[in-house]
Amino acid sequence: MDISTFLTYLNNYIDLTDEEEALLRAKVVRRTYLKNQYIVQQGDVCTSVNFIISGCTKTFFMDAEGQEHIVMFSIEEWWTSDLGSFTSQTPSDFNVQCIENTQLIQITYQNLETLYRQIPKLERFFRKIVERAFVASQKRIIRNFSLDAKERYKIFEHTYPRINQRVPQYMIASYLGISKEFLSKIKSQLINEQ
Amino acid sequence: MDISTFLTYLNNYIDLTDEEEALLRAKVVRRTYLKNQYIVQQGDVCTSVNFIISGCTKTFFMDAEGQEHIVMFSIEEWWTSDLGSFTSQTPSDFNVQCIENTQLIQITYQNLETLYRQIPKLERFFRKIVERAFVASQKRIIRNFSLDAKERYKIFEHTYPRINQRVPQYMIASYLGISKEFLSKIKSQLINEQ
DNA sequence: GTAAAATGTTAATCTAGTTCAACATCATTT
DNA sequence: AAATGATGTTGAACTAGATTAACATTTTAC
Repeated sequence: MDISTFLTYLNNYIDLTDEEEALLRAKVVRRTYLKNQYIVQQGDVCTSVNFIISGCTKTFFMDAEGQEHIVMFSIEEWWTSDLGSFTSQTPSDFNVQCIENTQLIQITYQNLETLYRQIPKLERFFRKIVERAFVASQKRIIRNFSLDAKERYKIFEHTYPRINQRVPQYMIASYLGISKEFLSKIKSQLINEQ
Repeated sequence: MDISTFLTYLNNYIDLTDEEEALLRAKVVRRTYLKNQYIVQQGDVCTSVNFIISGCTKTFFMDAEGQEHIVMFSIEEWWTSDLGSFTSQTPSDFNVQCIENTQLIQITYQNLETLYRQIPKLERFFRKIVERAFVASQKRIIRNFSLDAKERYKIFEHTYPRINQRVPQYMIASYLGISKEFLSKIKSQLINEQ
């Protein structure tokens, strides 16, 4: 449950020499947040990218009417951040809040820039990670336009069973872009259908 | 109107030596597509990333009912591709079709992999390009959830005036996720409001 | 310059999903 | 074990936007 977990994960994607591992160890920190704590708050500059060792977070946006809109959930072995805020070091549009006690590996903006210079293959690594995230985001847009709420829920349930089990239903409704009452109705329909 | 346009654009982001420019020239090709031609077809593997020198494309998905859903428009100085298909060299989910006669710079998968090795700072360049695209995609998800169709149209009009002028209204409706009839109604409301 | 095709408009009817309100269940704290 | 807060359910009334269909306008091709 320490930085080794993170290095093991990284070594699945890029081969790190011992020196490179040492450089990384020097520039990343492990941090624990409690349930409900914020990693990033809307309006603040997002200072780090965060790799989740254990726990679960939600990334959401609070609209003008005070309504919460969940953009993504993140669990073990995934990255979370407000990337727009982080990359341009400007105030963030999103909040990232822990839904469970959460252990992270954090890399600050300055440290990541240094690491990119010291270990250029990290550029390649993050290029691939962001490509994957972008592709998932595009597919989500399409699903939101071409499928009704029940289909979207069925896909969510099937694609992210681990999230579906851990996260309260009203948050899943927000992620799907529907009201909690309507998700409740969908779930009871799905039960009656079988 | 040739590869120089592309190299000038690239030099805004990363400094290329003469040798690097020569490597690039050797691995990219310029190609012209006519209006209505497809650069990528749903089901085919997307073989290249495409930088638009002139023209306009739409990226869309054809659903089970034969309905077209536009994910993005691309114009001069932007990239277009089915990134999911390209990066994993698997069949694409999307079509990319020219809305106007379009001149592109194309880089094939193999050539881009070679170029990444020859010019590692290209990794950095594409990391940044994809980061930007991902951030825009996330913001779009939020807008689709938190704003009604009229607000979304107003933002579109304001953010992409050059696209709004060039592209038929029924395609903009598809991009916004609404019917063409409803967009027509929205536009007449906006005219009456002033 | 005319026909055909593509694009845009208007209005009536319909529906997926919202909102509100009241209640039910579950979890946590004392 | 009672009380409080968080989560989930149900139903009635409502609305943003879809669908259909008929017509209007603009563009393209011959």
